[in-house]
Amino acid sequence: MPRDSDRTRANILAAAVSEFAARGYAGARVDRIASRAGANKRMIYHHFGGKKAIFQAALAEQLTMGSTTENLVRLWMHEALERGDADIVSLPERRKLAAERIEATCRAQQRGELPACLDPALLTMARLALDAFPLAFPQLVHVYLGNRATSRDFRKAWTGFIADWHGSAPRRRTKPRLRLDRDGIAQAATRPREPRRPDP
Amino acid sequence: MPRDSDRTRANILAAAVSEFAARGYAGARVDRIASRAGANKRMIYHHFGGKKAIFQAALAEQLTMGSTTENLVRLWMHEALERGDADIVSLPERRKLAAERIEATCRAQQRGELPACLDPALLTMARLALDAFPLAFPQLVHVYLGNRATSRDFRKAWTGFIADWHGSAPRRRTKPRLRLDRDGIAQAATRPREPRRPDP
DNA sequence: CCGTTAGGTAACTGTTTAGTTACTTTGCCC
DNA sequence: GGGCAAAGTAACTAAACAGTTACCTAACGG
Repeated sequence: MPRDSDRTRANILAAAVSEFAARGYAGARVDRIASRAGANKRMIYHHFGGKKAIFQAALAEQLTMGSTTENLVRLWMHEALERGDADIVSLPERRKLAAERIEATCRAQQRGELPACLDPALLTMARLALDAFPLAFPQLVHVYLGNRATSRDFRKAWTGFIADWHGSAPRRRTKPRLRLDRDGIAQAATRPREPRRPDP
Repeated sequence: MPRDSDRTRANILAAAVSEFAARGYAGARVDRIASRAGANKRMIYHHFGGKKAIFQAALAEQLTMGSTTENLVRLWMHEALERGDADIVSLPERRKLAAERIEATCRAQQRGELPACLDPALLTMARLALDAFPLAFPQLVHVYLGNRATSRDFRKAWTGFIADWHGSAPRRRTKPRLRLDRDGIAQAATRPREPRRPDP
């Protein structure tokens, strides 16, 4: 068993991600992270400095990921519950990712696949809300759908529903206006008008 | 200060609701619930039996509430994170509430206010997802919208967006089919056909 | 007015947990 | 190969916490 600082660090981080995703900050145990990582607790303090710091590192590592997985949604939930909307971890990277998705929505609107009359940023967020909802609140799916909530059937019905909802909207081929400001934040038409700036 | 068992109990329950909503099960402190309630810790064990039991009671008290408040959404999140979709608290009451809402959606579809071609149960859940999203994930609203996320402006834009989205869908006046099964669960058309049963 | 019951209090206990200390082992450069 | 810094270990500490014990006091029925 050769010593490898980087690997130990990576093991600890991975263990922290699953521990925090599973139990949240307050529920997570530093000892458990250590044993999951096959490392000693002392190493966590050596590499990261403390429970708070490793929580932050675990968030930063996962929150910029692309796909909406259950682990990611759970971390979002813990983030929201424990940190609210202040002091957001990895904000620049996440904004960039969001801007890319909004642009993708925009292109889909231009292709007529999504209703062009809607604000692309809000529309992207709405799709995210619909995607994340069953992962975030499985118990509500059970409450609303009963035995229809069996994962396979439901997943199919839900994606079908989302597609139908989009599909049922009119498809004007108007080119939606989308501007990105300095921070890469989409500035779209629902906002109160501002003096026009030339698009970049 | 006259003694009043019911009032003390109610105080404890209210304090527990806000403590658990604020910090979750693992983060909540029994001592803090007691002092928030102006009561002694011993009384919590007297009236409820333990931390788990009072968490359950707090969930049961709030989860059947009508409106989608921030406190309620936070409790949903803690519920999902800590209990998943197994062993759902107050299931019958919550099913009843859900069924009422689905029926309301159904009536709105009949009035042509919502697209009739969509499964009413899924549509109701989708509206819930959109309503709850900004309360559940305020940090994502910030990531996606930047300074457009200031609460007042956003709230207006978001409700407007939801209305537009619905409004943009076609309004066939087809009567949607809705059946409730024994458990009060909506059985609607997206489900694979079953041999027809007479409606109750 | 007295005794019993239920509401209420404070101090305590055993355990869990974040964080530390003192120590050993490994790799590596000279 | 020896010395040194970094990697790793185990045992410890101080604080926090859920749950308990032993005790007190207001109300109420007789």
